[in-house]
Amino acid sequence: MKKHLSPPTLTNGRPLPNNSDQRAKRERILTAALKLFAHEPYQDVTMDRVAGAAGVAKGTLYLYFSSKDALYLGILSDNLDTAYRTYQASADPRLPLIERVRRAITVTVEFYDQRRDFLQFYATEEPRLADARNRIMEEARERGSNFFESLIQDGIRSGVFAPVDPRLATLAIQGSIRSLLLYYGASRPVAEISRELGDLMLKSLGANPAQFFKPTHQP
Amino acid sequence: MKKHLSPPTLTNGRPLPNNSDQRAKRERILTAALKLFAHEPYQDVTMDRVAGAAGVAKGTLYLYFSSKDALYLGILSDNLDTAYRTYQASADPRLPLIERVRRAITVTVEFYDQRRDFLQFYATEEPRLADARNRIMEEARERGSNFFESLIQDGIRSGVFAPVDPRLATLAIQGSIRSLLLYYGASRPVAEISRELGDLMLKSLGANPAQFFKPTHQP
Amino acid sequence: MKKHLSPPTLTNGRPLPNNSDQRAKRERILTAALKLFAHEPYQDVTMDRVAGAAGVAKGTLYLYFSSKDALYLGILSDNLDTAYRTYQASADPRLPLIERVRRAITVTVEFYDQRRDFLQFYATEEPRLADARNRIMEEARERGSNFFESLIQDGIRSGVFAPVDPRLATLAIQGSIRSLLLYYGASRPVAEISRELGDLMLKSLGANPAQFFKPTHQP
Amino acid sequence: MKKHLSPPTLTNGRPLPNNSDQRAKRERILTAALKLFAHEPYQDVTMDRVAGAAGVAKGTLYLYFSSKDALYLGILSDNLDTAYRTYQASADPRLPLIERVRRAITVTVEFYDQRRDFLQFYATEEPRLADARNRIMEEARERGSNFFESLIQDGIRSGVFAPVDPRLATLAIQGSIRSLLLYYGASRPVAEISRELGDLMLKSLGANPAQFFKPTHQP
DNA sequence: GATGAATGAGACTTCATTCAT
DNA sequence: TATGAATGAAGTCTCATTCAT
Repeated sequence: MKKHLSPPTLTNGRPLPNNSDQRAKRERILTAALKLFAHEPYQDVTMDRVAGAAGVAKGTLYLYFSSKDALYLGILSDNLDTAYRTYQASADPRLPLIERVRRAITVTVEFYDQRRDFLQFYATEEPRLADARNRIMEEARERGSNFFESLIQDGIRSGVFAPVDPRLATLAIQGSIRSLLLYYGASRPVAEISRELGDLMLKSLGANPAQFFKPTHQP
Repeated sequence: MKKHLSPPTLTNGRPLPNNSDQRAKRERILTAALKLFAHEPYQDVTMDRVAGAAGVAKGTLYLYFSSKDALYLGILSDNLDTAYRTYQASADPRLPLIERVRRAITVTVEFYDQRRDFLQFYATEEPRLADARNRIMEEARERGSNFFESLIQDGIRSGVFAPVDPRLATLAIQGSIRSLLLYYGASRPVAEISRELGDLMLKSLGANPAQFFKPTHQP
Repeated sequence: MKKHLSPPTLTNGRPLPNNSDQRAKRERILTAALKLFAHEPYQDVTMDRVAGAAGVAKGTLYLYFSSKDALYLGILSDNLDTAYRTYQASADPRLPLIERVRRAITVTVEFYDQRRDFLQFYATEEPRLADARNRIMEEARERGSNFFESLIQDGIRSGVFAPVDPRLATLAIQGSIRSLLLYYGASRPVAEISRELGDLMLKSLGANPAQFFKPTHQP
Repeated sequence: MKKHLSPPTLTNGRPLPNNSDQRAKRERILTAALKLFAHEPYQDVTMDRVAGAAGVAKGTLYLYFSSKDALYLGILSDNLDTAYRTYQASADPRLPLIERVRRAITVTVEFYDQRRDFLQFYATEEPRLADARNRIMEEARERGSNFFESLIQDGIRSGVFAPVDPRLATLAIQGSIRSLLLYYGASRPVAEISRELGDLMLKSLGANPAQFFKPTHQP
């Protein structure tokens, strides 16, 4: 989507400095593959079908990814990198802690809500993975967890939150987000769900209701 | 035709001829298969290896399960049935609601903690499944959710809990449990984690701390 | 069919002198198997289904036939023996040659018309056969051919038939019978077809029409 | 997308790039498979052996035929098409009817005599076939039968043949041809057999001997 | 003798990967 | 660089046959 904005050089007819051309093709493959992997078991997604969906020949896939596994892995790490950059961009140390936790929740929910395919993809392949995949996932999880965990630790230290186990609270928040995204359905707007989940989680952290009920609803 | 007349002696002399034998063998196969499926992708678990692990010939697998998928499904439904029966057995309507919620959390955590293989198995294959699997999973999820949801609804009605979205709260609880079981690690005993998660969730539900902080956390 | 008439001892409950009991069971298996083999490719007829259709256990089949092939062969030789005995019984050296040829045709047509299952069975497995089957078939074919051939030779010698190649004429007659039985359909009664085929063939043998047109229609 | 723009050079430089290559390979597979199927039961002909005999890898077979059955079917329809085209080419409406019937017999005999493998193949799998095969065979049979049948009908109408049942006569001719080809053996040259069979059949049709006895048998 | 659960060889078919063009 | 025909390893499943009961 945004991809088309960064490499505008793509659309002119010349044999582009192929660096950009290639990047675009790589993206096309990844996107097509993600769409397939998101909704079908790994073994049902054949390289033939990926090639077809991406509009390239089968052999071409191997110019960009050394194997089916590498392609799968490429989807994973690409998207997790994006996720991480999104987190980073959203973090604002100048905001009050409560607000920063709430925002972290919102950003996470929004990120995956806007990437439903990747959400499905990610949600399924969590544990049971080959080594390489596992490393990527663990790392990403740690990065994400650390993000929340340090916020909570800071909150506890500064007395904004009750003295809970920060790791436990983090996992509870992340697990809640996952469940809601996957199973809540469309009966309420995602923004609303996200906000109410924030309320719930902040309450569980013992944050003073007065401190956060108001700011939530008014600018 | 005559068969039914001549061999009634067949079902007599033996302790419980094949019925019991067969049930035991079915279990053996399911257990062996679960152990494999829990830690490897579906496609890496071959029927040969399942047979080997179960100590039967490959053909025998097909006497008990019509296909690899059916075997996979058998694991799923068997264990989910057990899960449901466990829930049912643990429910005690005479207890106060707060206690019942806490107990539901504890029972869930314990159930899966004692069945780590099935936890892995279950945690991985959630979305992205063929129709039959999906139906089983959805159903199980609904049963579990309804269990929590009605407790929370009762709590809200009776004023024990704050007026939260019960479905949202339920998914938060279930998602939290899942995350903790899968990622918390062994740094703290499961019982402890389970109790602290109960505290957190009850707090998020707005339950009066006095009612539950003492029995749990008393310094 | 007639089988139930010869071993009437079968129907009393006692553990019969098993010779008769066994023969009956063997027949039951052969009949059931023929019905299956007649309408499906060899590989689609499983021993399980034969057992089911015959009303015996799979293991029992192996008490009567040493293998699937042996069962198949049993059908073949059993029926071909019957065919041969039928020929023999029908032959009457006192009749005029023309009548004997005509009768041989009629008997052949009737025999297979009354055994449509075996007709299908026999019609399909002719060439492409394993050694054992081939031997049986060749032998039967020779026996049948010789029967016709010697009639024709006699006819030629006695001047009733034109000097044709007897082997060629025989094969033509047999091939014609086969074709008619398999493909003519039910638009005309078999007896009629059989008679008209006789006319045709006798004509081709150069038999004087006057000699045979009359006897056909009147006793 | 771009594919269709960039590689037009692909279809240029080569002599007839894969289209011709592929047709040849398809033929090679069909020929090799026919040779096997002609002399062995379906289940004894493995795809492995077909591949070996055709000099291609097993997977390649499936690029040309979607299944073993489809391969089998391919042999059938390919050859039957050729047979039909051969008939068509041989028909000459300007010849006298007697000559046309004789020629039809000769052409049929020659066609199969020159394709002994296909003769065996075809002769065996007549009835007892799956739906698709059956349809092909029925159709071919009808086409062939119609060919003979209309000749005979014309002959009857014009008084050249006696008033026989044309369908019956046709089946007799076809069945005779089949029998002779399969069982006559090599004791006489095929052309001779074919001619004598023509005499026989024409006589059976009541054709005036004077019209055909001379050119054929004249001492 | 009769049974039918168990066996395991072997078949068909798929599909990731390669490589000549 | 891109293609897609060819490859062949490997998997699921079937089924004739055996044998303990």
